[in-house]
Amino acid sequence: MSQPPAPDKRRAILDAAITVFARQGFHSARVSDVAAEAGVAYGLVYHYFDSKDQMLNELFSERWALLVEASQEVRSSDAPPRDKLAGVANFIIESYRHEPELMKVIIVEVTRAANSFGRTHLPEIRQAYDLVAEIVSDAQKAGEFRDDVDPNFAAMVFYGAIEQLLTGWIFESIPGADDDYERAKRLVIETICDGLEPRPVSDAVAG
Amino acid sequence: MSQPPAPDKRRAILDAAITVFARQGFHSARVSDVAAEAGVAYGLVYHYFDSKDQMLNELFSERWALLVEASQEVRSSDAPPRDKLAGVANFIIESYRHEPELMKVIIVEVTRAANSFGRTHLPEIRQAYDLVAEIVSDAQKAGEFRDDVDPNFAAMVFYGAIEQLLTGWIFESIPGADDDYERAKRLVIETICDGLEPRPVSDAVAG
DNA sequence: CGCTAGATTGACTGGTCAGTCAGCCGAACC
DNA sequence: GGTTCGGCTGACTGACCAGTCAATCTAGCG
Repeated sequence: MSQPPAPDKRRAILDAAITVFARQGFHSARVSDVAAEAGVAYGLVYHYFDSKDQMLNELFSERWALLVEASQEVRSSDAPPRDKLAGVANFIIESYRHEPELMKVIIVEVTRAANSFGRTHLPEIRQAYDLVAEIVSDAQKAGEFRDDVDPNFAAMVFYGAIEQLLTGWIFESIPGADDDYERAKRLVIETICDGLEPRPVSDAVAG
Repeated sequence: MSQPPAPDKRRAILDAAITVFARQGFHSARVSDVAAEAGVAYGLVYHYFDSKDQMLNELFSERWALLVEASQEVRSSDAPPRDKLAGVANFIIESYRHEPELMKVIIVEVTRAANSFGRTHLPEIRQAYDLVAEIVSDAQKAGEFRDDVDPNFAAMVFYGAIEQLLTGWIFESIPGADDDYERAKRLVIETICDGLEPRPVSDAVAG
């Protein structure tokens, strides 16, 4: 079944962890479940990892780094700000489409779990938020976005919207057919960007 | 300090639970912590509540019902849709300003905890989302919002944005001075509504 | 006072896992 | 064939904590 060279059980355990954490949630997933899913003895998990937590940490950091990297690239491109934000939204949503289990774990167990793992990874998470804030800030300086909006607040709104959409798909609260993803991308970009673009329109609306 | 009538230890325990859950998070809060915070014997908690979970359930349901009620009132008012959404956003954000600990618990432990308590309370949570979706849908039928956007998606974006803002305040990632709250309200309404309003503007932007 | 019922107490139990560890297996090398 | 060493095994331990329960206290009542 497997060749002599390197069965790479470590990777198998990590993959099993994705499946199990996605299925049962990190908290109610036992280490023995992960071992069973990987077809490996209980103790081997501790040969490769220091703790149950470390597995999740590694899954998260590995993937989140890609997001940060992609965001950095997007930011330093010379596309218009709307397209930059679209690029970030696109990356996140496509990540989910290609690896829904991993993204489920990351969103549900880390990003949205502000009390447990979210705390631990706050600096990394913040890094991604900050990049969006910087994209907004850049656009403001160039006069392409209105400048009476705090970029950090805009970033929160942006990420909050996307995360909620992902959560909706993860728990099947909203339909997730192919064109739903595309429509969702457009919706986020249009709503957020239209609100951020300079407004020649009236200013006195609210009471 | 207290009169003979009814010391209402039950309420004291519930209030203590808010404090403790907000401080330590539900998971790492021990029932003994709640009892100690309430100045009450361990066993008494189980005289008034069936389980640790029940306390959180009760805290959530009690408060969430108010949100649903307020949303219903807003929806059936005859204000313009933008003001309706502003009403809902206002209610949530003011709830946080007045009872930050309780709202922290509700957001962090229930609303964002899609795997644990979020699951249990999904119907209630959904009820609130649906009301926003209906506000959007009503506006679409009246021609006040563009109708090529799924109201459920719009509701997710709306709630996601607000929830993220609250989370930012809860964990002090974004500033929470008095005028920050007001600015945040405006930002959410402006971004979301501008994106939802009928657009005489061009349609061909994306690639 | 004697009795009942509800409030209150806190020591104790039972179940659950994360993490440990003593040792086995097989490949490579002498 | 012996020795070494990393990968690998899984039974076991120790800590933790939700929930139980038998006992005590207090108030009202006849």
